[in-house]
Amino acid sequence: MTEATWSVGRVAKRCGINVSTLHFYENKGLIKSWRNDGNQRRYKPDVLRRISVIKAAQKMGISLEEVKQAFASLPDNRTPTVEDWQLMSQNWQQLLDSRIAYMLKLREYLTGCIGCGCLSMTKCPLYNPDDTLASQGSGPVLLEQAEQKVLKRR
Amino acid sequence: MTEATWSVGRVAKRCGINVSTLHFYENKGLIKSWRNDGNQRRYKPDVLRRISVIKAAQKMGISLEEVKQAFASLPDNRTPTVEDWQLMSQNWQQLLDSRIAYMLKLREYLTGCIGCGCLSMTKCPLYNPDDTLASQGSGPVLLEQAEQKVLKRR
DNA sequence: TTAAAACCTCAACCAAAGTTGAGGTAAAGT
DNA sequence: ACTTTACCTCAACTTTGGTTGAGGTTTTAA
Repeated sequence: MTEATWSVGRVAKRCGINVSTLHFYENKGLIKSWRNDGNQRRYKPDVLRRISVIKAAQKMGISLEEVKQAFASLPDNRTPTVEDWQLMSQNWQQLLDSRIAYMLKLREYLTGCIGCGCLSMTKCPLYNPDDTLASQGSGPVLLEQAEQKVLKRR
Repeated sequence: MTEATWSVGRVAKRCGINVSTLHFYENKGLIKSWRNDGNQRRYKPDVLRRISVIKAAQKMGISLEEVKQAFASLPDNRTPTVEDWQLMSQNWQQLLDSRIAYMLKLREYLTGCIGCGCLSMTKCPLYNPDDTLASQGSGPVLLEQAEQKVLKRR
């Protein structure tokens, strides 16, 4: 059922992306192919997993550059095993956890602050019109600090 | 403490953004200013809240265009009240909830699929090398569908 | 065997969200 | 008064993640 080699068109269709995107990814060093006699790209089936991972990573807000770095930990000469992928994805699980935690924090702020009467509150992380904190670089910047704390690993 | 009018430089410093960003936002219609006698921008203090909201929105993955549309619901002729902001932020709370739910789903996939042995599973939404589902346009596309379901409001 | 579909390269283009720089004016500090 | 800092406009540039098109070759299907 699963064939040994794939053409660009088949991969593209299968993954729901454009052929041009495959060219683009190859150019960026995210996927690899070899050529047949007529100079057309051929892929090993594991390219499908790579693309799936790229797409999942993008949904987490991970850039292609970061994906590339993560891919660098995969073996070069052999098809990655389950363990290889597992190892690679562990960082991302943590990142995702942080992202989720951050979103929850943001939700709290959104519920409690944007629509609240806190225009006079000095502690509101979304809006603090009192200049006493601003001089220390606080004000709306607090949220940024929270993000940096949470996403430090990146 | 809170002054009645603000200059670009003060707003920028206070919000931790560049002056050029303020110009940019004004150009996009996200904030407004008037000019003094020397053609310099002056802001009402509520510009701070606007910028805070823009920044919070961006952290949720909301584009400036979408922020602009949301701002369109705010009153034009008077400074927005607490209720105005509350109303505006309600949609975003739902969006954020969806985003969080989606992230949790993604985490589940990440834990269960990327690093699993599911290369032969037909139900894996991240990677399904068996062509039976692919012919129906499923495979890695499933994740997209999940996203669309979850984010339909956008 | 011939037409259509798929593929190739390379360069140019797109959108979002800004940033940078040039050339000049206004305001503030000493 | 003068010098530094802040401000102005406008155009061009940057990055990310691709897409589009021109001009030409290869594969596939009838």
